[in-house]
Amino acid sequence: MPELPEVETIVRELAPHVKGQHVTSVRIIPPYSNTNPPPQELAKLLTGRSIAALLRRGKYLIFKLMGGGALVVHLRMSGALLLKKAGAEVNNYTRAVITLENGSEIHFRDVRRLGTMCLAEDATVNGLGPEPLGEGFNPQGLALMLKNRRAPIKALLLDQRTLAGLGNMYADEALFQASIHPLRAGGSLTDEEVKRLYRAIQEVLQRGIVCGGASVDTYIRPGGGRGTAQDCFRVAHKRGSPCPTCGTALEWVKVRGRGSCFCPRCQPTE
DNA sequence: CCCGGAACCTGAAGGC
DNA sequence: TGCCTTCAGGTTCCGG
Repeated sequence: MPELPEVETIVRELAPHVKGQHVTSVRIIPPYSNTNPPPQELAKLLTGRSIAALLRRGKYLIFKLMGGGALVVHLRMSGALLLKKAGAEVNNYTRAVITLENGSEIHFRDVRRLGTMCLAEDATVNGLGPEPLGEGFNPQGLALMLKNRRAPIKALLLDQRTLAGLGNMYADEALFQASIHPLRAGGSLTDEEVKRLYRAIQEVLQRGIVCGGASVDTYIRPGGGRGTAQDCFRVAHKRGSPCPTCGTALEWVKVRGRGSCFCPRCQPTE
């Protein structure tokens, strides 16, 4: 699933090919319609515009347009952006094709059709917490977000208002690295634990970016390459495997509807 | 405001 | 072989 490292990888790989490019045509393929404005209108409004820059905010991709406005894309669970040559074939899961004047096409592929494409007045996304790798994120701020919260720490980490970009895989990895049980109440973390968690979040995300993201399920890089972050995962998607630290079998619990893997010995509930 | 569960959506995998 | 259920998870909506 595309989380911050996957989206960052897409932005870095795609940006040089789209920056400054004119959009010559936009094709949105039914039954995909998860757009705002509706597909035909979006296609019409985007055609003829030029892309000033490609940016990331949390898990959102932002195609900033010259003259104002932006195309904001969220890949949700199964979305991918692929860089293709003009005239490249589409498949059953291609939802949109954006053709550029340099002969490239951006193919938006999304098996589950939950991804979104929106034209916005400006390039900011509202309601998101700080960037985990940005200046605005520090241990004090994280502590403040967790203070007096009774919800499980895992649920708070997945809430994009707390922090923008963490998803299920990297949240599990960060909690393991910080030796914190996913069901611990957010407000119960000590200052020391919050500091450990802060460092762990940054490290797992940086590692993920270096690896080009994690190619589990449908994630694939724009050029067709795979990410390798899954090879570095210590607990994510590893239910039943031995803990890399102590060898205890990793356990699995559902937190807010999300499967969470953890080591019962290294991540005690108290 | 805070919290948890359902819904959205499709394909893979497992049970019978 | 084939039907049915469960699982996967980012975000939004809704109810307590």
